[in-house]
Amino acid sequence: MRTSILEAAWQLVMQDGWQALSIRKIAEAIEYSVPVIYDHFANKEAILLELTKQGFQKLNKELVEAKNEFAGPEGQIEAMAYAYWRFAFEQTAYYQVMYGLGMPSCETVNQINELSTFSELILQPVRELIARGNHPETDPFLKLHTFWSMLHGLISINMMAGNEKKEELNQKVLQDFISGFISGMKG
Amino acid sequence: MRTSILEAAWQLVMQDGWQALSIRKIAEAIEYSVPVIYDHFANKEAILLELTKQGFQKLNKELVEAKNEFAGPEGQIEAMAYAYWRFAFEQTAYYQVMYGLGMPSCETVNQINELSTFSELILQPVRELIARGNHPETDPFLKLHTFWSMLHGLISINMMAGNEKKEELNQKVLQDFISGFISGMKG
DNA sequence: TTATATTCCCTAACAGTGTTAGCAAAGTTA
DNA sequence: TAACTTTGCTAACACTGTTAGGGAATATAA
Repeated sequence: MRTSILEAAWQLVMQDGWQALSIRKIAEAIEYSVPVIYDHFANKEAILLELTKQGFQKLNKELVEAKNEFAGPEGQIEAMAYAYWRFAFEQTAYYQVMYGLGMPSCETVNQINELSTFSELILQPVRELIARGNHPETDPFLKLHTFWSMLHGLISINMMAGNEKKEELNQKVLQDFISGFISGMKG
Repeated sequence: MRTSILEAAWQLVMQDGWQALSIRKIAEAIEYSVPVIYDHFANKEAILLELTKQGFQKLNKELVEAKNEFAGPEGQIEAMAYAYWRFAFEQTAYYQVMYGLGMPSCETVNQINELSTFSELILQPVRELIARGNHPETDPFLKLHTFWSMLHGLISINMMAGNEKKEELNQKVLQDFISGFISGMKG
């Protein structure tokens, strides 16, 4: 039941976007009455929270796979950046709910993203790169945060309405940033 | 009338956030009935659009002032970055509606932000810096976009729920990024 | 001055939202 | 058979954005 609610919700989101998602539509889709939904989820936000968790799991999977394709820190960082970018645009709905874009924000939802999976995965190659470079005193958290912010900013701006045509530019910006980021840590 | 509607709307937003803004509350605040609002604005989005425009005007003013305090491109870029950052956190409500954070997104609203004022202001010092540096073939649009994305990403992430304590870190990241950005263009 | 417009503003409703109280039927246990 | 638990429903509450239609006051025209 829980899963069929989540599946119905997800299908509705894929069809018409987050704005169109409502408890009544979910109820109709699973062919139950509205209060049944509330037997399995405290409220609408709890449903979004669950989908958000799914999103983070999927993103994490993509990042791990991308990382595992390379042995060295440069390759790993680059691959993860592209994987992150790809996830945002291939799984836009997930990215939106994960980062509160394009829908009423859910405070509890946003509390998850605490760097969470992302930081663990990327911190290690960043550390390695810094250690090998000419400025080993560099703060890896600082660099990690820069990396994540840049990625998220680029994606957010690219996702905004009216920016569809700039994807080309943004891809170049991404390339430029990644190479600059990596060479910047080497010193 | 138009202005008093906007003022009432703004006051409501400042009090209880974007989520709490409703046509009925605006009507109550200006002591008129609901349809009067629709004599002056096509719909709720039109009101948000107007407030968004106000936000961009204010931001632009801040950026111009910051820029005018310095003569050289380094100082100008740095000052504008800090002004942008300050605006986002001192005028959070404006920043949120301007960039569709923390509220139902309004597609028409987001179409404004096309870099708009920002690009004009920052492109010139970026060009100057590149021309003076060791890589004059560098694309200034690329750098401008990197700059803006980074700023926006940092701000977005900092604004997310649960990240209040990381402001310190993010300030450091901002400093680190600005200096890296400027020295990166010099070559 | 009277008749016609125009302007201004309201009540009431429509269609939708999240959420919940309370009830009825069905199944389970004693 | 009687009591209890589970399951699901109808109907409502309190909101949301939006609009149709009317009533009263004012301004214009005859």
